[in-house]
Amino acid sequence: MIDTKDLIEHPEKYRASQRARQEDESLVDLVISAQQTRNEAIARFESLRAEQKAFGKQVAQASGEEKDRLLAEVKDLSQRVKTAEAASNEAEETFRSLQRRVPNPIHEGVPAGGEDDFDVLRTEGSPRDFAAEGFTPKDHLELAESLGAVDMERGAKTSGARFYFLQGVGARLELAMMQMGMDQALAAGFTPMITPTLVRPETMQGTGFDVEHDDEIYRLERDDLYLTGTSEVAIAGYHADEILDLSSGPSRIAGWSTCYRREAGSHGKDTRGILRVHQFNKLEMFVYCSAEDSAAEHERLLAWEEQMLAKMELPYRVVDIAAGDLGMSAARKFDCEGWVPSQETYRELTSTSDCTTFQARRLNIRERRTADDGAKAGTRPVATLNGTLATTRWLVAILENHQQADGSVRVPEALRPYLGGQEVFEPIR
RNA sequence: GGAGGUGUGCCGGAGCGGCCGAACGGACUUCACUGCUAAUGAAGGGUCCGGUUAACCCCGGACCGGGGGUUCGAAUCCCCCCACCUCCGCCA
Repeated sequence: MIDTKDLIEHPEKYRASQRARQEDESLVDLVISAQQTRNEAIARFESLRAEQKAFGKQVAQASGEEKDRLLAEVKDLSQRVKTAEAASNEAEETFRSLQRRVPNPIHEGVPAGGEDDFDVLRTEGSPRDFAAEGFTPKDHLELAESLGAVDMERGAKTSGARFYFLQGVGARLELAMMQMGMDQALAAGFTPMITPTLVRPETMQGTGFDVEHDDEIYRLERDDLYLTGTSEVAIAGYHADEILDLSSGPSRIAGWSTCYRREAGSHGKDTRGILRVHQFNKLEMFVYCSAEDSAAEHERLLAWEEQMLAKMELPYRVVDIAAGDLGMSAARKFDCEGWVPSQETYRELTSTSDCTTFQARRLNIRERRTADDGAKAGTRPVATLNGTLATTRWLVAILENHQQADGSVRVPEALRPYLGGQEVFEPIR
C-alpha cells in the first residue's frame, strides 16, 4: 500500500512509475480525488458527531420533561449522524480500494518495460565448454535419475504432474544445501525460523497477494486457509500490527519452508524435471529495517545470495528486473540467474526484492521514531526486503554444471562438510 | 467434535448503558530530594484519522480481541467471528 500523502505531494513520481510499469497512470488522479471526497465526508460526519456528543451530555444531566424534549430533538440528529457515517465509510472504502491498486513506485534506475526488458548488471563465472571437454552435457533429470536422486514418475503417481520425490543423494544434497545456507545466515546475524505454510486470508492479502484472483495460490476453501508460495508471507505477517524497535539495526530472519505454487499459467512450460514444480523448499532471507536503509540492505541481500552461489561454484548473471515485471510490492528486484548447460541459458535461482514501506504499510508494521534530539516522536512504517538463499531448483544447476563425462557429479567443496566429506556422486544405474 | 470460561492501555487489574480514553497498582520518562546507587515525593504518558500548521501546539473524531446490531447515547446489552484457558471425547 502506497503512502497517499506522498502521492498527493509528488504525483508525477507515481505517474512516471506507472508509465515505466506499463500501467494506467490515470489511477494516480483517481486516488487524489477519492482522497478529497473521503476527507470531506469525514469532516461532515465528525462535526455532526461532535454535536451529538454534546447533546448526549445534556440528556444525561436533564430529567423529566426537559429530558423528553431533548430526546425528541436529538432523534433527528441521530439519524443524520448515521447517514453521514455511512457516507463517510463508503467514501473511505472507495478511497482504500483505489489506494490498494497503486503499485509501489519504482526506484530510480529500474529499467522500464516488461519481462524481457531487464538489464544484465554483471556476469560472474563462465559456463563450461563441454564441447572442449569432449562430451554433451546431460540434463538434470537424466543425471538425477541415474544418481537415484529424483523420482518423477512416482511423484506423478502419488500427487500428479510437477510432483516428485527427492531421494538418496538428492534428498541429502538438498538438506546439505539448506543447512549450509542456514549456517551462512546465522553467521550474518539472521534469526532462523521454520514458518507456517498455511495462512489466513488476511495474512496472504497483507503481503500483497490477491487471494480472490491469484491463480498461483492453492486455497483450502473448507478452512479458509491458503498454502504459501514462500515463507515471506508468514514472516511478513509475523509482525503485523506491531511497533518494532529497530534502533539497534535491521531485524533479519532466515525462514525455511516448503513452498506451494499452482503454476496455473505455465502449462507445457518447463515440464521436465524439477525446474518448475508445485512444491519445493526454500530458505529465504527476510529483513525489517528503517526506510532509509532499505536500498543498502538490498545490496547486502544480493551479496549474500551471490556468496551462496559462489560456494556452489555456479556461473550466473545478475539481472535488474524491469518495472513491469516487479509485481505490486517491489520497488526494485534483482534476480541471480544460474547457467543451465542443457538449456544453454540462464535461469532464475535467486530473487531479492526491496519492498520499501509498501508491504509494511498494508501490514501495519511500524517502528518508533526518535527525533534528532533523542526526544520522543511518532511512529512510521518500516521497510521490508526478501531474498533467496537456496531453493530446490538449485539442484538443477548444481547437477548440470558439475557433471562429469562418466555421469558422476562433483560436489562443490563448500558443500562437502555437509555431506560427510563426499566429493563425488556416482551413478547407481 | 461436545460443555463451560476469559479477552480492557507497556504489564497486572477495576469498570451501575451517559460524568470512562478509561479507577488502582507496577514499569517507564521528567523534575525534586539524598554524597553516588537505592529509597521517597511530584508530574507526565497510547495509537490512528480529519481540521489547522513550515513544523510543534491546539481543536475535533475514532479505537477497551475483530465485525455487525439494539439505543438519543455502548468498554458496559444482543449476534457472529477470532484467540486463549479448563473439562470430556477423538487422534498423529
